[in-house]
Amino acid sequence: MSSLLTIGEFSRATHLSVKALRHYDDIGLLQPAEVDPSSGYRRYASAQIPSAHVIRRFRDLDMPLDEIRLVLDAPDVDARDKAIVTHLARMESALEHTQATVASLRAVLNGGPPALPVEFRHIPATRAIVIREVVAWDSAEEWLLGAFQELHTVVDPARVRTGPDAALYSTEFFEVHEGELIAFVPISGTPTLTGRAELAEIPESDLAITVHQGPFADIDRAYAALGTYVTERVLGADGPLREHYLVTPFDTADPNEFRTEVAWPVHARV
Amino acid sequence: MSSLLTIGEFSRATHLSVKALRHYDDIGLLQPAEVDPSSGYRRYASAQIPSAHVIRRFRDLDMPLDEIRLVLDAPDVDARDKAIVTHLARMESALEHTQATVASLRAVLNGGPPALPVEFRHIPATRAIVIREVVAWDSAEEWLLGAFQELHTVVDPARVRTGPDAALYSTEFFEVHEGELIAFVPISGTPTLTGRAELAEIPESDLAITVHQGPFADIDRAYAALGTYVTERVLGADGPLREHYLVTPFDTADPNEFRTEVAWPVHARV
DNA sequence: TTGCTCCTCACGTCACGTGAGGTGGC
DNA sequence: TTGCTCCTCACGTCACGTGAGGTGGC
Repeated sequence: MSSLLTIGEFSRATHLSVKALRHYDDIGLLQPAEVDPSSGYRRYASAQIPSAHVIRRFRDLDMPLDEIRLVLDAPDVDARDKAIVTHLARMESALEHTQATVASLRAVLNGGPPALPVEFRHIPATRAIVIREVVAWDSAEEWLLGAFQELHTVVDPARVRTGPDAALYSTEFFEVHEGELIAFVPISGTPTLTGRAELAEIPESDLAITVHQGPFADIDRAYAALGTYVTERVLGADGPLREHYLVTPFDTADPNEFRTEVAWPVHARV
Repeated sequence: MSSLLTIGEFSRATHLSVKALRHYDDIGLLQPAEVDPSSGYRRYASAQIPSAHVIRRFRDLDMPLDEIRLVLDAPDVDARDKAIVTHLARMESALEHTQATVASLRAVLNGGPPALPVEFRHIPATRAIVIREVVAWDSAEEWLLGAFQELHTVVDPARVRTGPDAALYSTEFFEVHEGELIAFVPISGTPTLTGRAELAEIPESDLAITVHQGPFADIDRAYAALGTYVTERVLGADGPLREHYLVTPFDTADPNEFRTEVAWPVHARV
């Protein structure tokens, strides 16, 4: 009996607020060893302090409670460590992302970059092998990498490539941050298809095009230039946006070397 | 007229979702250049794209919208840059904090640390100069540093110190993460007071005490040891918790060298 | 016995996302 | 004219925080 702590004592021993402890009880993440049935008073065992500490550390790292639950419920040490390592890896990439954003922010502030030149181009219908899927905004970069890796295993041995890797982005993808992406490689001939790859014809299109040089985090500059161009000089048309990957992570490890054409559909000039 | 974009086009040009754009309109952060009075259709000017980009970059860095508003509304470049630099500094310290947490997490996982030894001690009433204030959890470390700096300017020239820097933490501080802190330095004699410093007597107290070695981020281990000890061996008593700062940032730049006594009030042993 | 600790609702916060149900424009 | 784009509510999400109003325990 004296080995149980009140919620206040447990709060002091764990540095978790009383409100947070009640919340963790409500959602079943950390339930008191005993609850007085008449008063509802919560009593915690001192043996629960380590679990509380694990929760606190991970919350400090912004791990969602549902994931913390997985760590605490892990059937063995291996499973637990795997969950933790996964989270640490995600944190590291978030860190890299933060650093990249800070860098691009500094660039924006040190005098906005010069406007990108925009050209008009008609692209005829193109035979291609494609992988298409509905993809969420945050996972797009990873999804594209996987898709191109898969397409390369089909295209490259058959030597049928007629242009760089490219992708179509549904307008929905930008507007609700989830929508269809089509990764494609233009080809001639008819290679043997495997996996998710399909044969398709990319429809002809009139496009306003600009070239973005540098990491993908900065590509919104290209979209800005196209949006401005389209609205001020020509008429925007319906249809997916398009990116052509001229220099990619498959070619160089330095993001500053990446070159991407960004294309916005417009009405043909008469 | 043709230089205005629909919300969908603006979304594609800025990579902000339509829902987010409507939200920014609702709260007055980024309002369309024009709204059709009959249909309610929003029309954005291409000149608004740079502002949208600034919003997106900062949201990527988790800057709250209210702060972004300050950046956008800054009366001149200097004020704007100051707001940005402030945020970057905060992000850097958040980064350090993350790295520290990851480190301590790894320590916890590499076999939990050995239990800390706890001793019982009676401390008599102590004359001290104090600074007291209601402080929020997140600003406690900074507040204490400032308070001790101020106390030192009173205590050290007068050569009246009789013990290390110390602090009392109200139970409220732990339970609702905001409460009274009292920073104090035990003294003899009567120095001349300045600023926030007052003379006070710290009441006598029976305490369970343990020593924490290392950065403050890990101090919850000491609280855990005390909480366990108190609940399993003696009776906890009311009253503030207490920390004695034996080796501090004033003494060394290496957090691993910090030594802190943590004290939990208990009933006197009979 | 006082007053401190604990309790349970119910609602608020932040930055949007998720539908429902309906209208406008090419 | 179809259907795509846009509109406005109203409510949900996540991890608690903020009271209100009341009870229990030493």
